[in-house]
Amino acid sequence: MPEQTTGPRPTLEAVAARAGVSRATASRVVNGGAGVRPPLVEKVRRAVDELGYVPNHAARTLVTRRNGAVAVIIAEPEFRIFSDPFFEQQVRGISRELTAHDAQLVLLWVEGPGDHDRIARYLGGGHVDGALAFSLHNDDALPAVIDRTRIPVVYGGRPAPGTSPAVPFVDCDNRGGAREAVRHLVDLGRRNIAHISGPDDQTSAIDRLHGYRDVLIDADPTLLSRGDFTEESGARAMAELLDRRPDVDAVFVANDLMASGALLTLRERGVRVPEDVAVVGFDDMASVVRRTSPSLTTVHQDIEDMGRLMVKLLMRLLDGTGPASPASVITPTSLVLRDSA
Amino acid sequence: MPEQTTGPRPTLEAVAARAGVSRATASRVVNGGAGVRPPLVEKVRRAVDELGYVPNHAARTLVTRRNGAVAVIIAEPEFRIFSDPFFEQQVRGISRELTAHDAQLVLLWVEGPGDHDRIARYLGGGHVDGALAFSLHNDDALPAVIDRTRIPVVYGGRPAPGTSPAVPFVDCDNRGGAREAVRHLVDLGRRNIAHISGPDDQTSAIDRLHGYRDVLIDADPTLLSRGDFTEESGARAMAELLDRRPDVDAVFVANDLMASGALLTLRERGVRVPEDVAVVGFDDMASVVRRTSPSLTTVHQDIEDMGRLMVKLLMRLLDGTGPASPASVITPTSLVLRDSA
DNA sequence: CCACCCTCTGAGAGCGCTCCCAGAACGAAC
DNA sequence: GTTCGTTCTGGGAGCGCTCTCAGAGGGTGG
Repeated sequence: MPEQTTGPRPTLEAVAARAGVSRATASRVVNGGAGVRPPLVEKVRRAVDELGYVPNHAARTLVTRRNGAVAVIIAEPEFRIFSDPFFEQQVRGISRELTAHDAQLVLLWVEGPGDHDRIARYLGGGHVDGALAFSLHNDDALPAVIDRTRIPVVYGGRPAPGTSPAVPFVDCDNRGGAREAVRHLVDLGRRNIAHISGPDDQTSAIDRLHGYRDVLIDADPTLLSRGDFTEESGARAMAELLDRRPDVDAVFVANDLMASGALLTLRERGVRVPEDVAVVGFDDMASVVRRTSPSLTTVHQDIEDMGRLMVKLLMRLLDGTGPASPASVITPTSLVLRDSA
Repeated sequence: MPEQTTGPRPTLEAVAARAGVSRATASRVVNGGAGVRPPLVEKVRRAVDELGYVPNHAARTLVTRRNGAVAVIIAEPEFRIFSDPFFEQQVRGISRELTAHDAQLVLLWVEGPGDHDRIARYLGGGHVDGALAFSLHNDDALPAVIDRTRIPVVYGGRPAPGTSPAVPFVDCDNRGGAREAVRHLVDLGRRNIAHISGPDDQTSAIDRLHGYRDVLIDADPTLLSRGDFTEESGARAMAELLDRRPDVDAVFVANDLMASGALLTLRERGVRVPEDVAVVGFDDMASVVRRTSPSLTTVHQDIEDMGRLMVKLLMRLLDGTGPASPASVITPTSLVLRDSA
């Protein structure tokens, strides 16, 4: 039972005194107890309990130069990035893995270029051991700002080509997943397979488009329509597609939200899914997939796991363990067959 | 232009040497420069720039016992709390205000009672100067855990009655807002005003119910129906109400999401809004309010501002400035008239 | 019984900073 | 010119911890 003295917090010195050992031995015990004989370990442990000792983090950081904290940089270029379920899952994965590593999550919310200076100062100030960031728009200046601080960083999502040559990142196999989706439509015997792509300044959208093209090497350009990853844009893109190519019999949509919009348009127009037009999405986002009708066949990716992998990669970077070169991770995707294709 | 030496980061000592002053003077300049003659200030400033000096946070914390970080405790008792737009707004307000105070946001994600120990250790470990938490369910053990760490804390939302007597909190005037909403319905000449309440283990729901009762002191119990703040529960509660009291001519719903559900039910049953039944919600959540038809009359609360106020209150607590006693803040609400009432 | 070796322990030196306090410097007043 | 007062400056201690390194202690083999 910790002594509830209201005084200053006990120091290692106090613990050592109480246990009848030196500060060094007490320190060893507190940090795992390797190389200390069991009876002494026991004595120190008891002293720690009795005193309610908690190590002083600042003092430890001062000498070890490690502060057990990782920054998660959340940029909010336009709207609600935070309330995005995608983001939530990824941050949850990060949080869990960080906890497993006994590290803290420092949230850096970037609202615009005006914050870049502050962020750079913070990252460069040695407050955190490393950073986790997300690749957003290709034209974002943030990656360069982060890069300049020379702090270890891992990205979620493949960064834009312009970014520093080889920053480590974790991304799902967007291209491969897209290929699988399109191949499935081909196997279904569909002939006029369209694609509704995402914004062309996001690598995930680009990669998915590439995957589509990999399979349909000379797909007619009229089978391509672009959205911006929102439900409304998916509905609009589908309408355009239908107007342009009434013979379309399948669509691979770059994300579930747009696929949901496309499904709405198809229903409005009395087009049967999957009989007339088969639809495949991407993401396998529970909240979307559940409520579409028919239920959406889509490409699944384990977002939470990607968050965890980001942390693991960063930790390996920090430990100096593992490959010095920034080995990125591409996680596999899998096609989940439901009713829409 | 900072010297891009790859070596160890420059210390205050180095700055002092370069500026030809003592470490103490350099420190004074770095911390505002009060009581140092202008020419010396200038010299030190230049040295700082030339060396690219950044203060070592750990060393500073070690002596000042202040670490410029605040924990935001996010408990996720059941589902997606994070992707809740309510939460996002509040966290945004917190983040902005924290930035204004040069403080960092450390995110503590609590997934269940199993994390309580870890959280207590972290909060008690002096990693952060204070904490921000949210009052959730009345039966949550977390507040007690936080309280025991004796760390300054401010809650978002009025804590459950069982919580430590007088913890400071920021909440909107749930009761007053509810009163205003109900009075509006009364003024409209409605006679059978029902209420769809939220879960009875959340103080916001309780307070709103109280507000309803304040105005309708002897409302018939058949005019009360309970939901759980979800859209579906609102739809269900409205259906029950309609079955039980076909003569109902107005409903005050405890939040917008449930009001949206209620609106759906009313439309399904061919009940005209507001002609037959007037509906008032609570929260004025942009994402919900926009898409209902008719547009929803509701009680507005400034959520982001509440987040900022939480930080301001905490900072005052930490400064020792302001009232020693935990003065909570109740922010005003306002009725926003739209088409549903 | 002594020499030797291996394991454990403790003394002490910092990590980079703030802040107290003594004293330098300078000006004003007599 | 001397003294006093005020304003600035610098020396130094110490925040709580880790880590190196020398040496204590105990076991084993000759």
